[in-house]
Amino acid sequence: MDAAARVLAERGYEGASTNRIAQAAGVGIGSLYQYFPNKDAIVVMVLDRFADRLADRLDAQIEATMAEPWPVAGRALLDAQIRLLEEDAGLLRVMVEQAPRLGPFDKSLALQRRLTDLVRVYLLLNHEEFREDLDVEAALWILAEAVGMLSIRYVLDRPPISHERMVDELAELIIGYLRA
Amino acid sequence: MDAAARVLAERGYEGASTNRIAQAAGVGIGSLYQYFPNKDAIVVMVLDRFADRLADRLDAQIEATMAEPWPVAGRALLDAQIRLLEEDAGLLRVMVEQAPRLGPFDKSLALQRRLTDLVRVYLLLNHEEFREDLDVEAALWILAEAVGMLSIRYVLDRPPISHERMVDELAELIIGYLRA
Amino acid sequence: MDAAARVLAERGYEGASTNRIAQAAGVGIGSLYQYFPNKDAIVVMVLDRFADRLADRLDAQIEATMAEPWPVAGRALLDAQIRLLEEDAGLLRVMVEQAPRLGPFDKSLALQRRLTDLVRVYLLLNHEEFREDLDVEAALWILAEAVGMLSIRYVLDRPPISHERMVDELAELIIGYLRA
Amino acid sequence: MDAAARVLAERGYEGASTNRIAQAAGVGIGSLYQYFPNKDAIVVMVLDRFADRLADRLDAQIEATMAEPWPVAGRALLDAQIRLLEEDAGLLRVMVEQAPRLGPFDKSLALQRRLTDLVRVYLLLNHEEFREDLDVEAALWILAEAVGMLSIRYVLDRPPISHERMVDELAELIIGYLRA
DNA sequence: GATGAATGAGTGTTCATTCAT
DNA sequence: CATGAATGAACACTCATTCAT
Repeated sequence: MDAAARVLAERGYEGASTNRIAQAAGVGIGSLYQYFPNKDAIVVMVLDRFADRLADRLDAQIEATMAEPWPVAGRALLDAQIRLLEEDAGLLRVMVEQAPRLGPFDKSLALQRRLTDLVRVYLLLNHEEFREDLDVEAALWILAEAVGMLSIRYVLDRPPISHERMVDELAELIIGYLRA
Repeated sequence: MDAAARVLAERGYEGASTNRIAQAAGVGIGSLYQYFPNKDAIVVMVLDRFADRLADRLDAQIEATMAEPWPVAGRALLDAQIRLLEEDAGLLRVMVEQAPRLGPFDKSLALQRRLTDLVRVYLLLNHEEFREDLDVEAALWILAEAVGMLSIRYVLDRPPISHERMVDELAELIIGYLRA
Repeated sequence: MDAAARVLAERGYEGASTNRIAQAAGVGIGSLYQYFPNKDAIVVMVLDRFADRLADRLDAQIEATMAEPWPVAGRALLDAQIRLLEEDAGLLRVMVEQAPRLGPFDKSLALQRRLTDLVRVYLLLNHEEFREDLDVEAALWILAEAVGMLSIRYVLDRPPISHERMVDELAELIIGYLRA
Repeated sequence: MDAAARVLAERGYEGASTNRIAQAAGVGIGSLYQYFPNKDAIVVMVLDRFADRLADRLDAQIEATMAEPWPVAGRALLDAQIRLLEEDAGLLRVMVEQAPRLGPFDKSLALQRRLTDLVRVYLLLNHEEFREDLDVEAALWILAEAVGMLSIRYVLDRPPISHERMVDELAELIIGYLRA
């Protein structure tokens, strides 16, 4: 699995031939097929594991900051999210760019859904602070996509923006969008 | 080129074999290689042309609405952008999901740069309306990415949000983000 | 062996992978190779055992009918032969259609030889009833092959001929061929 | 095609790998797939061609001997059939032993059907010469299988019987079976 | 003696690319 | 300039066989 993740991160879906993965893992090609029915199953499992790890660590972050006031907690979460994504940009790229062919990822969706639910609760609890005409579902979709994609593009494209600034801007984007 | 665009839109990068493109174009496979050094060059050119067409038509829209006050012009541009993307979702998907392997797209960047420049001018001309601490370059990157990716995801993923509402939300996102 | 016979009868030579046979037998694949040098040895042994069982049961039939007059005994033997073949058409098919690659079968030949000898004795004892010019060895080969192949094809191809009729026709074929 | 026939005759279905066929043909493996969709298509076409050639030449023989009286014509046909089979025993073996996996052969059936029809006509025209109780369809199946399989086994197994004797015995078998 | 994870040569097949015509 | 037959490296995958435990 580690070898597969490594090859996948370095060479992308197409470049990651089963033989190359086996070689990187230091095992025979046949051994791969003792544990996975086919190549896609390997890729899916690698990406699932990647998504799981992200989710687990983000969960930890959420729990650790739940007690804090919303602005602090939110900022901490954004900070953690970007930091986590930065840890394995190679896999992130594969996930974002070649995952579509493997069908939508339950795991990655689960992560997004968890965060979305969190924000939904926040919106409902504090609705007096926000625009009255807010279409909650639409706003949630917009925010999830915007924050998710921006974090990812930030990590993959490395624009000349510092990490702290990026967190601030994302926070600004969210708050500016929601408030009246 | 038209044939290549058609095949690419319908079958994606992998499904678009050079033979299939040649057949769709009604020419011999050999002729393809008289004009393109390899398959990727074909794909790049198709996507470049696609980006150019988008840019041209958005340019027209810009010129047509330059006279209008900013809020109206901006909304019209967002509306036009989404509408244009919707016209060829197939190519758009190829561009977004499989193009990255082909290196960053000069042309698609050019489009983004044009819009970015436009907004930069707007920001400088009206800086008194916005946050004082605004880091213009960071803000432009954020906005370009956010608006671009959101428009694209909206077209490709078809979330349950009406076209008009989407335009409104994007406008809200931009304005909320920029204003003090 | 039973497991191998079962798998072989159900899935043919190619479908009977060594792992499948081991699994059907409820033993490890390694154990197979403690007792057989390779896959073909397993197949040969299964088919040998199959041929042996056929021979044994046909022997019993021979003994049981030796006392009867020739026409009755012969017909009983033909009847028994077809009935025995019908009992395991799966293995029979493997034997006839994929065995040849495994070299001629000593065992299956032994069966044929036993029957041939029986008929040879019959011919010698009753030579006055038959064609004078009969080349005994040629006739025996012809009869053994014809009766054997016809019985097998009858079982495997199921032509629209009743069992009793089939026995009658075979008897007719033999008698018509031998008599003056 | 010739190369494929050669390899097939020499090494059987499994031994005839596509690469081996391509090499024997002196062409790249890719070229094979310009003309055949897959391996089985190659094998089927080789065997079809083989069956066609047999049929054509047997047809010629039929026409050439139609004028002769039945006994002479029949004997000539048997002689021709064995002689033709002898010309390519390798392919014949493949056809007989591995054809089943490729589905029944239309072509080989067509040949058998043609001969069967011929004999059916003969039986109807001369029914007074034969057993009264003859079940024509059963008899035809028996004769077709017996004569076909015996000819094939004769060619493949080379029993110690001369060619002329074999023809005589087959004729005897047929006549003895049919006559009253 | 039993095990089954490990093996890798081999399979059928694809497709971007070339080059003689 | 157009052609398309020819190419072969590369791919995903299988399975009979081995051998350390």
